[in-house]
Amino acid sequence: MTETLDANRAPAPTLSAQYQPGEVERRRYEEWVAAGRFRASADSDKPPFTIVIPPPNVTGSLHMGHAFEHTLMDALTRRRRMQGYEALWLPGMDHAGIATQNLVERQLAGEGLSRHDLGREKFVERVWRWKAESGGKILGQMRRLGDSVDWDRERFTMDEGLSRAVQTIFKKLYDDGLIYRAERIINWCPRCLTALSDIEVEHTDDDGELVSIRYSDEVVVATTRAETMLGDTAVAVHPDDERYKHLIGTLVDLPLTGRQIPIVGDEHVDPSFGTGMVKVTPAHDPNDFEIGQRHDLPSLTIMDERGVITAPGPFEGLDRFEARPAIVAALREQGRIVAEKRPYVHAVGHCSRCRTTVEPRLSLQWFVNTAPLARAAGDAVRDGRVKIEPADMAKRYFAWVDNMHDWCISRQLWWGHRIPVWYGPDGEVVCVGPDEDPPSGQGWHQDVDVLDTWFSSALWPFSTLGWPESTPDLAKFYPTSVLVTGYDILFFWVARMMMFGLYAMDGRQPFDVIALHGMVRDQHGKKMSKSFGNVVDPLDWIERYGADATRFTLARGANPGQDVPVSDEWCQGSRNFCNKLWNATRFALMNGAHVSGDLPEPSRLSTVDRWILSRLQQVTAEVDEQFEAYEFAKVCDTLYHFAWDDVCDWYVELAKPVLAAGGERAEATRRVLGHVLDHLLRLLHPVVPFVTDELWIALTGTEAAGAGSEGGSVMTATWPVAVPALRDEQAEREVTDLQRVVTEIRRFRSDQGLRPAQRVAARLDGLAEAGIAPHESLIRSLVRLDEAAPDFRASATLAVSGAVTVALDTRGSIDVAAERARLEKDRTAAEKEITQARAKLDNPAFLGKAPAPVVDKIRDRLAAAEADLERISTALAALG
RNA sequence: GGGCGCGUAGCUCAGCGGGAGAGCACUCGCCUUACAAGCGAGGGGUCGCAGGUUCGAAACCUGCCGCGCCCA
Repeated sequence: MTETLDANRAPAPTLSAQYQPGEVERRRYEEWVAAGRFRASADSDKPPFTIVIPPPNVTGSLHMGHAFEHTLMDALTRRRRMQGYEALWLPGMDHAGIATQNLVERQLAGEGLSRHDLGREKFVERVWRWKAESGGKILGQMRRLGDSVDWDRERFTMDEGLSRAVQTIFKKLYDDGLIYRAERIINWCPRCLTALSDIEVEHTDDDGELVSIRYSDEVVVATTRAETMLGDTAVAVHPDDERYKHLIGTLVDLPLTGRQIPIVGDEHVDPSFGTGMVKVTPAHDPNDFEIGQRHDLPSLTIMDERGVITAPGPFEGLDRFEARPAIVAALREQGRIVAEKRPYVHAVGHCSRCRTTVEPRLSLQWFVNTAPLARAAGDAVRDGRVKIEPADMAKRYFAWVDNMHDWCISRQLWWGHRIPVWYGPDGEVVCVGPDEDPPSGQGWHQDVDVLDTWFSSALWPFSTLGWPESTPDLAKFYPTSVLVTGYDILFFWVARMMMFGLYAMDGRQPFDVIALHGMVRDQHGKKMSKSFGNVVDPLDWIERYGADATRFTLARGANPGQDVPVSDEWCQGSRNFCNKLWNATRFALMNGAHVSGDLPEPSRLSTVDRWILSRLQQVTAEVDEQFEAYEFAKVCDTLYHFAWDDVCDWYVELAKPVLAAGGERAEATRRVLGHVLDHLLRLLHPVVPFVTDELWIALTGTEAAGAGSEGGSVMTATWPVAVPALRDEQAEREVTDLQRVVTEIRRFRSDQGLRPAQRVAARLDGLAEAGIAPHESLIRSLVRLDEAAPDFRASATLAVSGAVTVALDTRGSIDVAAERARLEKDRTAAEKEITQARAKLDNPAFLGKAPAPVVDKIRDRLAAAEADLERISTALAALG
């Protein structure tokens, strides 16, 4: 039975029959943190590897998208750490200006207060208090997932250092003329009462109405926003439009207002849309604003910041959505409505924070002139300094940076970085840097607005490392190695980090690689949404199946740039895989597998041992390549099949008789099994860190070394490197042949309905010719075949492959019909193969133009199929 | 309207010029001393449609149909 263990090795711990992740995960994570295993040091001589976390929102909690993204980042970081890099994964959060302010304002509303009751200072204090008490829930949830982030370096965009970074770059941009203040049409949220940038507006196709209004006998305009006609200051037609050319320069009475407005000619007008005449409302539409600029038209604001009509008259005081039908009704009364289309589906912009329909609004705001910055951001990718993975996503990136509009950065909020600009009594404007004193005295005041949250997020890759100070961290860890984020964020955040990173860091890019992933979806590829009820909570999965199973499920779906569907069933499958690893290790420990000392010389190993070692090298090399290419799904697939098929289904099964027999061969196998599991657990650790650590420690017996020391965790084990010398094609061929024989016999047994436990006498012929004669006893033990006794009488003969045939004595209980069906199926397959191969080989064009190796392969295939057909026919004939 | 992407087994997806694959689901047989969260065997696809290029197309090109995303 069990061989004696080495005297200096601790007795193998016993593992339960099923893996229970909950307790293990909590314990391991605490140990990792206590041992400081996530810490990175700027003093290290090791090469740096850096990832900054895409900062989650301080108000947020962990959703499946985070879990997915974090799994990928953690896998990259853990692997590099094992490879000997000084690996830093830096955590933190952003202050989410609008979301956080909304949240605290809602709290206040519950107390019957508004932020104005408190005043700015008290309100901001209150937000900080909220953050201290209930902000950042996600940080605790990241621990459950196993994120190996350096907690000592946690950053927040409103921290003192990061705020200093914000002020520094604002001043620099201002002094370089890249920040300016101007009156423009911006996206305005009448509920949040702030400006929004283009990317904070989400367009949806909504049901609206298209109303055609007769301004005069000759002038009819169509609009989806009738209420804005109160602010019309012109009607525009295309200057080449023969129908209306003669009207250009004339005036028309604007209904309901008593005003007269001019008709102008503008290239922007599409003559084929509607009547080819458009109303022009410069203060309430971005296109109209531009027309207004070109024709020097006045801009008439007819709504306040809440969307209430301010134009004097009967509609004053009405909300914009009440004003619309009221104005249409009034026009109809005058017989001016000539056509109406309802519903009229058109794109409507909504505030990404509160869904309120945004109102284009003319207002004085701060902007970043993005043209020069965006050009540099595009060039960094164009000239290869920054690589986008997968590469074809670069198209989307260029489409964005090459057509970027100026960025509205001021927000009418209190929570955020206040714009460092002071206005003087005589119209002075002074931008104040971080170490400068703001101007004081009568009449001076600071701009009341704050900056867009993305403004500070754009500095994240270097502000978190200490910029603008020149810190050791910055020297060691910038540029960061890889940015992992969703393709949906390419425009939002990535392009902005590129612009600011290149600008602030003297042209040095914020990251070398941008690795883009897709969106997590439900099992039918649908977007997860609360209203749809298909949201899966990662914490629920962690609770039920474990963090490793959750991570494996997500990583296994991570094809570069593709969306990831997930479902409960797939997570169960991952849980099962973890349990499989658990039980394989359990088996190994129960049978004395160990990892001490060197592997025996290949000459002292069995073919099967050399085979699994050879496969291990191949898998190691593949996994390495796949990791380098951010092919997480392939990494998982490769390791899943190696672990389950090669190691568990074949190697362990083949090892059982060897271990049972004992002796030198058994000891070699225990050593090989230990080695293979050791390396398999290392390779899997980046994706499933908990179970691999638990098992690796049990397998290697290094727990005694204690937390905090070298070793003691697979986290600090070295990353396996493929050893070409251990590749063994001969062993791989032999085991493949052996597997084919075993599978063929199992197929026969299954088709014949033979019980697994039932032993059958058999004669195996041709093993020597196939070069697998030494494995006869292994084959017999796997498929329960006894030696042929003197009274052996073959009742069936299997043609396996090549020279190998198996004669079985099923004691006359052969199911002839089943056997004939099986053989006929094989015959059909062989015939099809022969037909296909002959068709090619009979084609002179194929022989003439196809490369020689391809032709040879087809010839071999034909020969093999013909031999198979021969034996199958013989067997069929023997059946009678 | 402009741009990008996707249609391969029941579901979700790999494969992207030389034998149609995986996971799950399904069928049959098994509590075989690591694991029933398991083991063994099996069924299942004119690779969206139509042309073209090629000795050879699921893959490359063109058109069409259907779906999705981004931008206007």
